[in-house]
Amino acid sequence: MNISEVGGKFGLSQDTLRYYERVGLLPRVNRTKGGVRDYTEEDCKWVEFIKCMRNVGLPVEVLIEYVALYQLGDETLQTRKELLIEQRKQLAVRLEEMQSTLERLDTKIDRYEQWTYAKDKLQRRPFN
Amino acid sequence: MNISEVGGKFGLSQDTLRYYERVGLLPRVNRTKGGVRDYTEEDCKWVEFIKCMRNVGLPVEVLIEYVALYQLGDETLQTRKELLIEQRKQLAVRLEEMQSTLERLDTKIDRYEQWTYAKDKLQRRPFN
DNA sequence: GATTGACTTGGAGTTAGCTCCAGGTGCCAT
DNA sequence: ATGGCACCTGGAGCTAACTCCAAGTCAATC
Repeated sequence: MNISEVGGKFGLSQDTLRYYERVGLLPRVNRTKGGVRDYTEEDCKWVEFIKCMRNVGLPVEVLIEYVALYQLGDETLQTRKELLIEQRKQLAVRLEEMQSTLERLDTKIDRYEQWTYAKDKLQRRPFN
Repeated sequence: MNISEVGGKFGLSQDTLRYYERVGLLPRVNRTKGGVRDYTEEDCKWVEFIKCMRNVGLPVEVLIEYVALYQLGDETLQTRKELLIEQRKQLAVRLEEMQSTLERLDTKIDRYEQWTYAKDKLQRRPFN
């Protein structure tokens, strides 16, 4: 698979894929004799994984470290696990924040619903 | 309340508060005769609201628009409501992404748990 | 064998969102 | 009234994460 196919498949630009590889966010992809990237199945799995993690905000820096550890082999299993646990923890925190903010927005929207509904009745306009 | 008190209360730097006000992310705060910001209760509510929304990733640009609409008065109730609904929608999407990614991480961590557990038994190391 | 188009690289540029700084002012305590 | 401190403003600088660009190469087609 070449870079445009992979980009198309995962919704990433070629520039982004090259950038990811350059900074070590993806393990180095093999080239054809001509120097063109030739993504294997495993490369694609990495791309998908990285995309997924970036999507929910894991920092590039952290993912670079994860990839680097991976490339060091089994010695780093424990460290990688801890890294993932830490990121999972932070993700859970953000998730909860988002959940409660979502509810807050719902409440707020509800109030808007009422105000716009009773708009012509000269309702007092509370905060926001 | 002055800027350092508000900053302390909500965990925002003075620079950030000034920046927020400068770009219109907060309604203009009144000054004392000396020119020093004097936050009212309502100002504080705005600060808290904005902080909360920024925390879950609503773009500054969008919040600026919301504040601007608010300042235009009741004419914009409908528009503001729609803005909130749109942001709520996007938040819900991200929330779901995060939820499934969290589960994915849990699965992955589980597998790490097993590998590190059975590490000395020369287990094969699968992808990641 | 010349042209075309997709790829390559290294490096510069961009965007969002702050964060820092210099130079200035007001207020309070000495 | 003078020193020190917290505040002010406008503007420059910074970080993360891309995104764009120029100049070059290769492979396939005319």
